[in-house]
Amino acid sequence: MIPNYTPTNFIRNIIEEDLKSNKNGGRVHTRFPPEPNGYLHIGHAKSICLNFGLAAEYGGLCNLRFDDTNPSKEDVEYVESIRADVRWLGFDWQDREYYASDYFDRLYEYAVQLIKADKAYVCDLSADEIREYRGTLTEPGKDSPYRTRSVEENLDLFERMKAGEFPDGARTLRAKIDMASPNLNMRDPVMYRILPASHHRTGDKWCIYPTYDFAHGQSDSIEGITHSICTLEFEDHRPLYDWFLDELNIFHPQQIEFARLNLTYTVLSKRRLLALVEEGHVGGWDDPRMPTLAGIRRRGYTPEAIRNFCERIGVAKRNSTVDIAMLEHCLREDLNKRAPRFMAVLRPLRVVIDNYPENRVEELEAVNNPEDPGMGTRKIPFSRVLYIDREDFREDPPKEFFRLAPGSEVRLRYAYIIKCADVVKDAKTGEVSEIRCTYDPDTRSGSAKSSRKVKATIHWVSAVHSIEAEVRPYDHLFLKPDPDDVEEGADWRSNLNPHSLETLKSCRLEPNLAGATPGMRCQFERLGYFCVDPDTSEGKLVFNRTVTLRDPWAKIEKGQKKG
RNA sequence: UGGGCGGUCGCCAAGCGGUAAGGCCCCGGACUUUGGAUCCGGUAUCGAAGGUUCGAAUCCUUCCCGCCCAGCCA
Repeated sequence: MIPNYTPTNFIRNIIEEDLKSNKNGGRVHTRFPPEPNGYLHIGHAKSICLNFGLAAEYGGLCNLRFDDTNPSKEDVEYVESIRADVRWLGFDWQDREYYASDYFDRLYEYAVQLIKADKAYVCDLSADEIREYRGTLTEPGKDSPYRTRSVEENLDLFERMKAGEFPDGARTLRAKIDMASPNLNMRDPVMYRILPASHHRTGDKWCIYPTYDFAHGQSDSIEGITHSICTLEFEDHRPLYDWFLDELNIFHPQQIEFARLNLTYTVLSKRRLLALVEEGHVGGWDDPRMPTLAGIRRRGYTPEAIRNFCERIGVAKRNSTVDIAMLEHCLREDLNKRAPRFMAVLRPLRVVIDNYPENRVEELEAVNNPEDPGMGTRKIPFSRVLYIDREDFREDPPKEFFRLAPGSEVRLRYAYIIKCADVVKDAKTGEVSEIRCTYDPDTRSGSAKSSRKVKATIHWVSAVHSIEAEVRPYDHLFLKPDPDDVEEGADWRSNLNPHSLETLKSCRLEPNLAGATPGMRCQFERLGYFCVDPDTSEGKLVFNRTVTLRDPWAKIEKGQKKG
């Protein structure tokens, strides 16, 4: 159940009006059109949810179409990851998996059609010359000297471009529109370029490839897309797409632009994500710190949380940056209801209960998920020697610190109330190495006399029964909400968080976690949500921290430190 | 200085002439064997200035600010 947080958005309004006026015979057909030149990220998820979501909502269809018009940058590795990611998010394009390259023959025919109508011409200008002739934002461009070639000559040259008679970049096919247009996209844009590259689908069949601008609108048209939803930067291109569609006189989809997603504490551009991977700032596209769907998935995010997030952030035309806290909130909300709870100690501190019998072991009952009684209970062993988290003990407790400190009492979750009697320190380092406590036998959880209250409850694990694990408590990839907020001369890389990856090797988990397999998600009580990483192997458990729990104490302490 | 698009609470975002939804964050408080969860309560006059109107965030005018466009990338 996804609550309807945003009752509407401007795209839904448009579609509803179109439906009312029976614009496309009541049909709603969208598409998600990625270029297979990188991994999908959370920003793409917004587009995927929008396109597939709208189609589902209005009883329509959504295609998956790869915009593969530039073989020099594309690769099958990417098409496979994209397929997997869309599927993982929970969407199904059935048999409608298309490729712009499926339409290369048709696009070629369209180009010939425009040449015949004297609306396109073969231009011999070099890339540099084209730029010079284009003019500037404030000055009109100049006509190419090749603009007036005859239809016959254009037909012949275009044919020969296709036949591979000319070297890379020697000529282009251009639309004959208006070199003085205030919209630079209308200044005789390139439709075809010579690119002697082997294509991941069409192999060496072609040595000329259509530009995105010449392929996209027509691809939508061919597929009968009614609502062609894209991001803001293509607004200026719409007049061009309209021009092609009108000159070709083919089905005219309606393009609607929305603002792409930006998130605090991360970067979301393909260029930068590629740089993070290639420069080794992260372990790969699926590094759990990456905002890629592959990374987020490995981190432990659920598709439900992401879909819900995409619904809540809404869709509009205003450039905006969503607080990552919103994403984290959606995740916690989902996991709170579903994740089984366990106890885990990340930074172990030995605790000995002096008045607890040496060899005694009790099996204590614990609730698997207080939000869902149906998830049942489990047994946890309790004994004389335990581990608690170092965070939960302070020799010199600050104000408001309710946990363990010399002379103070806390409840051990599902067990007894204990009192700290003594602190043992390492002779050399002076570091606290062990805590000696006493327990109150009358306070066992669930027992009749257990109603005594203490300020805090902490988690623990029985030393001899616990199992070891490695835990990676990830933090944001960047130090600042806006990675571009840098000193003069520095770039976004200078804001990378050096502590985004931490590895804790000697964590202790309750024994019920033995045998956990990669992908398993759970909550470590009081700490956060975690999931088993694929790095896990026989005898070596590895957990990723997906997100922490909300932590008021951390805020209080931070406030105290500031003064 | 050309063209396109935007500017409603700290962050997202509804609203389309009838007197500012919701979510996140934040701050109180209740409850609590997770300082979790849950539950209550609190926080904007709509970029600015004029104008039209009984009435404007919504219409008009002018101005200010931000983003995008000069790839044979998408």
